[in-house]
Amino acid sequence: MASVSQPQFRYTQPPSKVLHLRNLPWECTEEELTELGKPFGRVVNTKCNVGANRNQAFIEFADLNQAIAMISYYASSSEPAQVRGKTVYLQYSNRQEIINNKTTADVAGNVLLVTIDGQDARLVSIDVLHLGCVVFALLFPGKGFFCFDMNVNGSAGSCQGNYLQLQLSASGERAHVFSAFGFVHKITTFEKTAGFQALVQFSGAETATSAKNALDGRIIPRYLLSENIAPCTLRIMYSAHTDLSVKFQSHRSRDYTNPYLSVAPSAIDGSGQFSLVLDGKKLEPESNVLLASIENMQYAVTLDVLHMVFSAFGLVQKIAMFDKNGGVQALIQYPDVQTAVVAKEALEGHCIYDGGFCKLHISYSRHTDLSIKVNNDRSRDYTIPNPAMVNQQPSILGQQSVQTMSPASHEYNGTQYASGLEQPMMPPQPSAGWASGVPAVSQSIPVQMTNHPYMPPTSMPQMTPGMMQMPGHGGVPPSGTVPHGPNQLY
DNA sequence: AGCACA
Repeated sequence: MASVSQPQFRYTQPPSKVLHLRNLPWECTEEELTELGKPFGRVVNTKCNVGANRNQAFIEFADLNQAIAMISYYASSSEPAQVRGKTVYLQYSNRQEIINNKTTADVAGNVLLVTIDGQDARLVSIDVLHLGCVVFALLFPGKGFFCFDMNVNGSAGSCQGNYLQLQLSASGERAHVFSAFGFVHKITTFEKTAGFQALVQFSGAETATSAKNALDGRIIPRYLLSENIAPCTLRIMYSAHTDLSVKFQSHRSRDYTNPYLSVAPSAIDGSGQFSLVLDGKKLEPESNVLLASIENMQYAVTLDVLHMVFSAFGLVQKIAMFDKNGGVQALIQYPDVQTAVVAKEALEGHCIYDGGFCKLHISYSRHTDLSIKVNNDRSRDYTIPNPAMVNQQPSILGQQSVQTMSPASHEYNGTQYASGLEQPMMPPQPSAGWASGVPAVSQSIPVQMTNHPYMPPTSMPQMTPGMMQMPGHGGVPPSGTVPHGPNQLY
């Protein structure tokens, strides 16, 4: 009796011209499904990203015999069916046709619906979401290409339902304005019965799509989160919204297009100062110059190390190091406030070296333009090309590199990014610390500080070929006097 | 790794 009732998992399904596929990579496209079925017949419809983990799919053939041919072939083949190198499992679907209900989630728009999974999802601040969206929108605008493994954590049964719904708006059509905060226009967060949610708005569908492709399935980098927050995974879909209504700047909602929007009473601190209190942190007056103090400096932090670390967020124009209160401090100048904000948010409280060494404390300086009298081991003006470096560069090479810099590619910098984008089977290495959703990866999220997540276009004219060879740009960490290179923050 | 459309 008991052995008879196993309706779902029979080995033999009744034949159907619709095939059910599982164990697919979540990046699988409908085109890949069509290619997979094409040798056996005419594929008339496909559906991918099916199921809670979006790793299932359907293929519908024109004729039942074609579906049978495919099942039969792989039943006896020594080579399993594969998509992107991953074995996929085939069976007849228990339905006779694919029903494609194109919902808003399938239609590209300027607004994304982002889900954050994780026990502490509701502790993710709006600033982190903003920063993450901004960084990735800028990193790979128009590049929707990543090969990351499907997020496999959080089954339906174990998920507590902490959802975050983000609305993102992208500004692909204003590609020349690559201000760090030009992409994300608005964010609203809210809680529903299911959990914490938010909406993030981009200015256009292109940038929203870039952000979606870049962020979907990723773990929020640890360096963006406060300590002791459990890993949070993003899932992103398109929203039907096109424009958010943000009434106040607050810890729940932001309108980045309107910095003069009144601040919600709940976000104003007692002194009446024009300072937001967000996520328990006071926002100081922002500046393009950061003041970094280094705590517990067990290892020498050199100018080059600082340059490398801070270059991860944009062009560093000038650095000045000095001693104060028995410790080392440094002023780091970026071309614009936005880049400094991103760098500060990402780096504050983190250590350059493992073991709590060289912990960074960052505040905004009142300086806006540092006066570097002399280039030495404690201060440098990177906007002045180093003559020696320039001489090492044949001028022809410099011209080539300028010519190959297409309009579409000048929003990021660094050869590691460029080459990575050209390789379809790029390993699941988070370029800026955004790990794939695979739990094993989340244990250690490398932050490739030698890279440049964001290179403001305003700085591009100052990028000379010689500067590309400057310390910190070449990606070679200082020699091993430390347990781990500074290209990984802790 | 086991059947979609919130």
